[in-house]
Amino acid sequence: MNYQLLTQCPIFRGITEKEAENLLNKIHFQIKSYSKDEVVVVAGEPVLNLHIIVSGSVRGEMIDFSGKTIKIEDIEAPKPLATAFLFGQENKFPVTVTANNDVKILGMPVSEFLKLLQLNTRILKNYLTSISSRAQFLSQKLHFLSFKTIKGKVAHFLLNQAGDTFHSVELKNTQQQLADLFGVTRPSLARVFGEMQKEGLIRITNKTVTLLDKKSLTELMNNV
Amino acid sequence: MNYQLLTQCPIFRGITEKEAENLLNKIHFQIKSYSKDEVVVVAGEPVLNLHIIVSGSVRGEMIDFSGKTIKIEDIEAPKPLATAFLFGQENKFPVTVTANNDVKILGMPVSEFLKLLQLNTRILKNYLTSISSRAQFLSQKLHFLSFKTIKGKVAHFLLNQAGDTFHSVELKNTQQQLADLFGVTRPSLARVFGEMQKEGLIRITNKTVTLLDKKSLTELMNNV
DNA sequence: CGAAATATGTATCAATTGTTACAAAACAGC
DNA sequence: GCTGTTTTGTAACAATTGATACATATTTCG
Repeated sequence: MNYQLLTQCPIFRGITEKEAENLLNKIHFQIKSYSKDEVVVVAGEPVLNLHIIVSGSVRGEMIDFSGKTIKIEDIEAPKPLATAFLFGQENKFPVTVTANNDVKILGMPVSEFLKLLQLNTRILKNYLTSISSRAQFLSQKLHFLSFKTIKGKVAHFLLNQAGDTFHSVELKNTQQQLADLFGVTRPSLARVFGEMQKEGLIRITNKTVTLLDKKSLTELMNNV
Repeated sequence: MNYQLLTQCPIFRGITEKEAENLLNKIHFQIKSYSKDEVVVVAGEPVLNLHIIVSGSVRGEMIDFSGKTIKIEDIEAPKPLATAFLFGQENKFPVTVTANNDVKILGMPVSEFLKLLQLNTRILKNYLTSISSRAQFLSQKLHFLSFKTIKGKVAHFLLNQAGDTFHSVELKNTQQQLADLFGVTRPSLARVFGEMQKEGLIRITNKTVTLLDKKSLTELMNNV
């Protein structure tokens, strides 16, 4: 068992290797191996164990009604799986998880994990921080989606990136990536960039966006 | 101190009055009183305490750039406040909280609350369930918003309400309320209802919606 | 440097939704 | 049952965005 890697897992952050070893000696768990493309869990299955990927990587996929699989995200070692679904009213896996390559996964029953949380304050704090951050992330994403127009989204994005002090933003993504982030098509985003430039709100030179009129930009955001 | 009321708080669910009293004797906390329209916390303030409303009710409000306040939600006794922001990377209040009437609020430092979580498995479970459920709620809401067209949203909503077994849904909200839920205007929703009826997907009689073609409805959902 | 690949700007047209307005229907209270 | 209020159905038009296509920049890499 590689305790060194485990301490890099968000849940064990700040725990020394020795501590981790001591703690895990008091707790029941098992390590399972999966080979490439083997299914780890099926969507809808109840979440009875905390899963932590010890080595390799997996992908989460949803299967829609027509049978098409849609990749949701990749998760790599040493990250935990579906931490937000260990507890809660509907503790079923939201996605089907499949091994990307040869994978080792630590499985720990919920009851054992609860013991662990009560044994060690640091781990408790880590876990609480982890699911709270997730809730905050989702909340922010929801807020972001509440902007109806593309201009509103762009304004919000740019103002967020720039913060209070700066007046220009260095884009680190292509327009296509931004468009995906905003949930719009690439030409639509380009059009909006063009319009905002014509209106004197921003100036785009290569990958740098200069915010010329922060006031008007904030007003754009409020037009829900 | 009314321990009976406290046991009705989600965090203390399943705890007897005596247990609650015993536990709280080991923990530091204070009860503060606020009068009507008094500000309890200001948005942006760090969340250092767990707040539980012991009596009365409060409202959460956001202040937008133009200075307008927008009511987000009402919270009544004996519910906790901003549980998802006690931990996490950005533990600041997302909203300004104001008393709706005379209010008593229990405040418990995070460090004391952590102790409480480690003292009692039931409370730990309750709290984990609470924030996990919130994350799940947000996740579902996000999924709901991912349907681009109004038809998709309506199809999802109706199929969800009906479940696997039923073929008709009793609407308990007005079109206006549904439209707000979907984030669209009322006439647009009415138009979509009309179109779906013309297409033979549903039949609307008063407040009852009969699903005539579940298959086509599920297909509508997949047109993201 | 030069060619191929990738990214961006732009145009046209279709589809969807919002806006506004008004009539018909359903409902509530007397 | 009648009247005023709320809810629902519908229409015409505007605004926004998506789809598609193609030209032009820009980057990458040999």
